Amino acid sequence: MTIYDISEKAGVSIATVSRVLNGSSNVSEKTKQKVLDVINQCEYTPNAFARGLGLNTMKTIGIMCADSSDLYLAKAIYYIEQKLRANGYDSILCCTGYGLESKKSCMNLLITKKVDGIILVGSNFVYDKDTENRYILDAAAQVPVMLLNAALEAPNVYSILSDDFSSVYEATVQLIQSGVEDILYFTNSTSYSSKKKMAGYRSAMESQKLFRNNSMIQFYQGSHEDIHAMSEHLMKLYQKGLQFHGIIASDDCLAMGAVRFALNAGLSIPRDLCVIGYNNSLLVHCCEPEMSSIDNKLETLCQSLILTLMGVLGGREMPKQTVFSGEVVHRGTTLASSRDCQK
Amino acid sequence: MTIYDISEKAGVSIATVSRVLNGSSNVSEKTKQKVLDVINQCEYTPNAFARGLGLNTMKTIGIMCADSSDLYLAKAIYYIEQKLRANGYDSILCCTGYGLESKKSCMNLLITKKVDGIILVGSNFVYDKDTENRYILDAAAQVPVMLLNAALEAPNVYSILSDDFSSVYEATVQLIQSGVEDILYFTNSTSYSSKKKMAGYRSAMESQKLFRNNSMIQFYQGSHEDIHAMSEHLMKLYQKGLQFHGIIASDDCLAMGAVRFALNAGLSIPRDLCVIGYNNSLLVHCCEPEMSSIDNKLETLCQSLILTLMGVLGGREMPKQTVFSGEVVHRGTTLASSRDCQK
DNA sequence: CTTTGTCCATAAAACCTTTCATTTTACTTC
DNA sequence: GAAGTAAAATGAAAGGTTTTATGGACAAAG
Repeated sequence: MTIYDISEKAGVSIATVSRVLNGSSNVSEKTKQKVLDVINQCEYTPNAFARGLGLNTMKTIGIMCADSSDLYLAKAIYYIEQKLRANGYDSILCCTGYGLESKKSCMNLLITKKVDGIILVGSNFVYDKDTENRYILDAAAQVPVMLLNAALEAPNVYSILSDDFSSVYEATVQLIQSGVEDILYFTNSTSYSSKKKMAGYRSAMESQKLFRNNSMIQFYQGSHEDIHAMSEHLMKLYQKGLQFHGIIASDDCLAMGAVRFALNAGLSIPRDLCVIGYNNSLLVHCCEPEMSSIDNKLETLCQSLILTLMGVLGGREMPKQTVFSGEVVHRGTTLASSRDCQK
Repeated sequence: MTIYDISEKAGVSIATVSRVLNGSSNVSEKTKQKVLDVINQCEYTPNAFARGLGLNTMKTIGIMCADSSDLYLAKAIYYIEQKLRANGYDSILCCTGYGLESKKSCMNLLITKKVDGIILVGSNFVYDKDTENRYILDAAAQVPVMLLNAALEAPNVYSILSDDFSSVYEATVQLIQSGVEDILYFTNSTSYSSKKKMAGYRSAMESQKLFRNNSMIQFYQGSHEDIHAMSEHLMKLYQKGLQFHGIIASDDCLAMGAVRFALNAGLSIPRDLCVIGYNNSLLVHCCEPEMSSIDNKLETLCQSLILTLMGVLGGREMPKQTVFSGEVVHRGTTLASSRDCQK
C-alpha cells in the first residue's frame, strides 16, 4: 500500500496526498476529507524509509551514555526519552561503556544512521586533552551535540550542566560550620563534573585552611556498584589511622559505601561520621539514618536540554551553555542546622 | 558523496560498489580493493535512508518499557542494548509508562518506524483480558514481538521468563523451614510475573496450611520508589495488630520498605522479622543487615532473548517460550541455614 | 578455430516519498 | 464576456540505494 494506491483510489495525484499528510497547505477541504477517508479505510501509513529519504530526517535523536543501568544515568535517559517523544522525536540508545574507542564507534554509528542530533548523557564523555575530544567535534560538524553534565566549548556543541562546584563548595562549608573539620572527599571518577565537584570541595577546605594533603581526596577504583569494596577502601584508611569525621562523596552509591563503612567500623552516624552523597537518588532512603545528598535538579537539566536541542533543530539561536544550581539536602547523615532539615 | 561518485572515481558501476559494500560476492579482489580505496579516501558512507528503502530494514529493534529508570528494567535495557548492538542492530527506546493507551501508541510508533522487532521489557505489558492484549497481537502481525518476564501464546510472539512461581515458592518454603510461619506477601503490581510470584507464595503457604486469609497478601499502591510510604503501609497493619514475622516482597524496593518499617517499629531483623526481596539488585547491599533476595538471572534471560530474536529474524524456528529458574540468595534479613549463606 | 560455460560488470528497474515548477480551476472585477 | 488573480491540483524530478536480468569477456575444451 503506497501513496500511489491512495492517490488512485482517491482520484487525486500523489502530490496532493502528500500535502494532505504533511503541510496540507493549498488543498481544499473537500479533497482533504476524501483523501483522509481513503487513508483511514486502507490503513495506509507512509513508508518511513522513503520519507526519510525525501526529507533527509527520520526525527531521531541518538542518546549515548556509558551505562544506562546506572541509577542516575537511567533517570536522565528516562526524562530525556519522554521529553523527546513529546516533541515528536524518538531516540536511539547507545550504551558505550567507559572506553574512548567504544564511544567513538557509537558516535560513528549514530552519524551513519543519520540521527538529527546526539545527546551525551553523563560527564565522562569530555576528556582533558583536546585530541581526545576530537570525536565530539567531528560529530558536531554533522549534527548538534548536547552535553548533559559536562561542558565543552565548540561549534554546534551545547552544554547543560549543574553548578557542581558551588554545590559541593556549599555542602563542604555547611559541614564545616556544623563542626566537622576533617572531611574526606570520596570519588571514583575523573570525569568533567567529578573534577568540578572535587574542586568545590578543595576550594572550600582551603578557604578554611583545612586542606591538609592529597590523601584527603580518595579515589576508589573498583566496580561502580560494589558497596562492599567501597566500604573496604575506607576501612583500610581508617585502620591506617587516617583521621576523618566527614565524607563527601561524588555519588550516592559511594556515600552508601561510606555508610556501610561506618557500620563495619562501629562508628555512629552522624555522631562519629557525617556523610553527604550526590544525586539525591533512591538510595538516600535506603540507609539509617537517611542520607544527606546534593540534588542537582536532573529533571530541570533534562528539560532545558531538550528545549535547547529543539531550538537548535528549529534553526534558532540557543545559548551554548546553561548552568543550573544544585541544592544540598540535609538528612540524618549530617548534623544539619534545623533550618536546613528537609525530607 | 553518493555511490555514483564512488563508482565513477573507481571506474566501475554502482552495482559493483554496492556488492563490495554488502555481500561482496562475485567481485574480483583487484576491483574490490580499488573500490575500498576510493571509499576510504572519500570517507563515503552509504545513505542510511536510501539503504533502508532498498533493503526494507534499517536493522533496528524497538524496546518498550514502562519506566527505564526502574532499577531492574534499566539493567535489562542495558543488557539488551549491548547484546543487540553486538549483533549489528540498534535500538529505539520507548518509555511507555503504565497505561494501556500509551503502550498502544508507542507500539504503533515503532511499527510505523519500521523496526525489525519489538521487545517488551517487563511483565506489565501482558494483561488478563485477551482484548487488552490485542495490541500485542496486532504488532506481532508485522514484526516479531519478544516478551521479557511475561508470557503470551500467540503467533510471532516469543516469551523469555524466569520461573517466578517456583522461586517464590522455594523462598517461602525456606522461610517456613527456618521457623517463620506468619509470612506476608507484599507487592505493588498485578502484572503477569507478579501474579506468578504471588501464586508461588500462596501455594507454598497453603501446602503448609499456613495461609489464613487474604490480608496476608498486601497491595501497596503508591509511588514505585517511595520507601517511606511502603514502610508506612506496613506500619499501619502492624499497629492494627496484624501478626507477621516474615515478608516476601515482589521487588527489592518494597523489601527495602519492609526493612525501614522494621526500623521504625523497633523490630530487629532477622530476629523479629525476616525479609526477602526480588531481583537481587544493588539495593540488597544498602541496608543492615543485607537483604536476602531472589535472583532471577536477568543477564541470562536477556542473552536468551536476543539469541531467540536473532534466530527469528534469521528465519530459523525458535522456541516460543523459554523459562529459566531463579535462585534464592540468603543474606542477613533471613535466618538462613548455613549452607545457603551467600554474599 | 569454434563453442561452451563461467565469472563479472553493467544498465535499468524498484523501493516510496517530497517538492518545485507548472497547469488547471474557480472566482472576481471591469 | 473577457481578463486577471488567487487557490488548488498535477507532473516530473530528485533523493540514494539494492537487485535482477542482460550482456560481454575470457578461459578451457572440443
